[in-house]
Amino acid sequence: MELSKNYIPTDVENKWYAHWLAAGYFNSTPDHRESYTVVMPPPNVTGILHMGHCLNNSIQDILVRRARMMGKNACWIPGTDHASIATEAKVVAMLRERGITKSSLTREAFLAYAWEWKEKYGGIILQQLKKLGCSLDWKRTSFTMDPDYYQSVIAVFIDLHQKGHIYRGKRMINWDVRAKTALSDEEVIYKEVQSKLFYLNYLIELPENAEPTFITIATVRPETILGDAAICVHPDDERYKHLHGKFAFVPLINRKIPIIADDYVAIDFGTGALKVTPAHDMNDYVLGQKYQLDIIDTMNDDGTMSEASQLFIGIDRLEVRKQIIPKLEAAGHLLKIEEYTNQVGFSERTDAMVEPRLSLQWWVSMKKLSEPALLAVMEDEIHFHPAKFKNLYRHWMENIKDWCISRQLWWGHRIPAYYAPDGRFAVAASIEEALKQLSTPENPLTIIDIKQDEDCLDTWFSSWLWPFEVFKGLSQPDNLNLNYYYPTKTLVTAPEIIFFWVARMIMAGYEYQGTKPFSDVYFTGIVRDKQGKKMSKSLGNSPDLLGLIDKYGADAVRFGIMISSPAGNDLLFDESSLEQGRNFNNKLWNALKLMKMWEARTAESNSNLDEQAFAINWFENRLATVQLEVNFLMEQFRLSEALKIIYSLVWDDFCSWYLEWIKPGFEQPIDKGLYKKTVSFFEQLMQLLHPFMPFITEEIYHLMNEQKDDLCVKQNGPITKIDDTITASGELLKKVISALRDARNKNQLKPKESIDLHIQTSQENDYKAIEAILMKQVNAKGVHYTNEAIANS
RNA sequence: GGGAGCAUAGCUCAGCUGGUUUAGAGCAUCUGCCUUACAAGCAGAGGGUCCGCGGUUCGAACCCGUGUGCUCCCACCA
Repeated sequence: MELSKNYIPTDVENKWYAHWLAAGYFNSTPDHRESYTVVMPPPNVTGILHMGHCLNNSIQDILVRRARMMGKNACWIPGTDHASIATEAKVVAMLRERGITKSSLTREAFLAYAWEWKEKYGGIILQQLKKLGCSLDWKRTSFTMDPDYYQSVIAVFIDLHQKGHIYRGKRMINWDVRAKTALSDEEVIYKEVQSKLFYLNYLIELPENAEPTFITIATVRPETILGDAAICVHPDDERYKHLHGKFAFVPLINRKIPIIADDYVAIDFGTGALKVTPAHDMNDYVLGQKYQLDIIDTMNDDGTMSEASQLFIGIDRLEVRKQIIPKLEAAGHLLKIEEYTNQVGFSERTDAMVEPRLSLQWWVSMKKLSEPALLAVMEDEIHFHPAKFKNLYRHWMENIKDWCISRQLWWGHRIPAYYAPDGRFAVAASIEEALKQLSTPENPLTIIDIKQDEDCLDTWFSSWLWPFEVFKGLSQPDNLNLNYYYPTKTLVTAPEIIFFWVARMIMAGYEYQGTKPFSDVYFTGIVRDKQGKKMSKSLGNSPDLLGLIDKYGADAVRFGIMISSPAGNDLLFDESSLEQGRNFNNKLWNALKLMKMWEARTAESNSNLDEQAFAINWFENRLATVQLEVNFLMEQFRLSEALKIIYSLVWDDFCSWYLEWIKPGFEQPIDKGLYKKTVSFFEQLMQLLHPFMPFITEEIYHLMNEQKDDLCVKQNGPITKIDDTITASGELLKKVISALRDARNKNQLKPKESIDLHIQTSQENDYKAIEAILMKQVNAKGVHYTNEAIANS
């Protein structure tokens, strides 16, 4: 059989992935073995494969394949997340292109479009993962809105409500006026913007006939004055002491508001006087609660001014900000305008300027739930890798805030709350049940009278159940799969979602299964480009991953991304590392070609048996040493380092040194025993490398020898005991051999003459290896070495 | 404003408990080679104030203090 000059990955990869699927290697069923379960962080159904997924899933595949080769029952679960906000935004955009507005549709009609969209585009990313070689158990593919999953989410809501952890409350939230939805704090991005600070005069209420006097406040949001409920000054501020308890008038609408004193106000900022707008500012709301101020909500859910604002009704608040200034100026209220740089929140999803807004939302009280989850990590029941994230986690968990779980969206799990016409509500699994709770003999109701809450649940309120719900942990409690595969072993995810997701999964695990959801969490870095910028679609610096796989091969992509990916550190992606991966593929390919040449001419015996025994012994030890090191590194999730030493073992020790050493003279036969031994080394190398580069290793493994089993599921044999007399690394031997070659090239080396070689080594045992080289290369009679590490022949 | 982390070759990083390290690797660079597995290769070379300063120690890239620079997380001042 003729082997191509260079390794060509595409066909090989397609062939083997199809073969593995057909053989069912990735499917798992509970048995007597130890399980190794990994649940894939479900990508958004809308997603396509990018570098982050590639890194993340390569790591998981490496862990899973390795576990499988160690004889464990490996189970890796794929799936997707319905991603309510992101998906709904895409569907709305798709409808807009067709000239349909969401508001013109009924909820049912909109959801029909959304499902249609999901069936068509959702899950593209799962197909792309196959290209990467991911050994996922496809039969177990889950979706956070599968019927059973959906019911479990609803059941959790009802359960937490019954336990008193879920409550309904008017709270200040971040409001996205474009998506008309509440955002969690984490979904708000603060940006520095150039704003204007307006100084406005408020008339103070004085006895009749007195000279009018004013108090000046500073604001960047002049439109909110229409919702002012008070003016606040610092109690110790001498300038305003005479005004405590007095009243002032809101400009333009002349509403009378009190002047209050509270030490929240900074004396040295602006004028030292603060206008208090409880409905539209987080801190003002707190002040409002404290002093029982009126709450005047001047904004509609789309960002336009409401009836309560009295003026500018129906106009967008940003437009009002412009329009109100001339009016204030005309009325003599504008003192001055200053340029001002401040931080303003924007919606992560729609980039709309976020408005703090008072709203009736559903909340989860987190204090109780977080306690076992904090302990689990602090007491190393769950291990974080790298451990530095423990501190971050503790800090957040100790200061945890309640979780706003309602979203004003249709795509998602609809909140199971039902309202009676009089405003009473019931939380129930069905409208019939709600009716039972709400209907009383004094107040009989029918189904038509009650209405379900229009809102959906936060996406994370479903994905926090992921590790057990993929095994139907709640919908079919105590089932065989759950009991066998749960708790899962390792979660691989990005540190960005440690609070969104990781912390909450831990809470849900303890709350609903009584155990941790996983034993180890491996945090990957963030993928950045060469300049260190985070890769993202919006920046346009994310390379086309499928294109890269086509160009270099999946193995090379996996190699490239893993070799530059130290645990917990960000990864600076550079295409040159993919080239390195491709070159490595080719090196392996050429080693195979060499073996194939030898295979054609093996012979029974050879005179240099001692030397061969030494070479074999030496490489056996190198191999075993590296195998042990790899075990050690993998246990600590130092995958990048493990790959590096395997790379070096293959290239430097096996190819550059061992193969050169045993290489027979030109067109000479190779000893049969030596050849067999070498094949076995090569196979072991393929096995060691397989989790990292599954395709080429499988291909070589089969081309080298007729194999009954596939490498993909071949179990690692026990590591042979290391003979501690020979440990010299290929690097050292290379130095020796190159010194010899150098001497020979310069014709310095002649029989019976001596040469000085200055080789330094820390291992006395290395001298034995050096001695052997010298015996072979120069037929030295013996080697003399001293403590000063000078070898003489 | 509160917290965490980082700083070692041009780049990305190892260097674990202070001592065999005259500080290493990969990539990049330069030089010479198309030598019968491999130019996607081989052989070699150059490249460092281990961020600055001070301290502990027989001995510091490593421990302590301090300064500087960078990154991230949290909060966010009208």
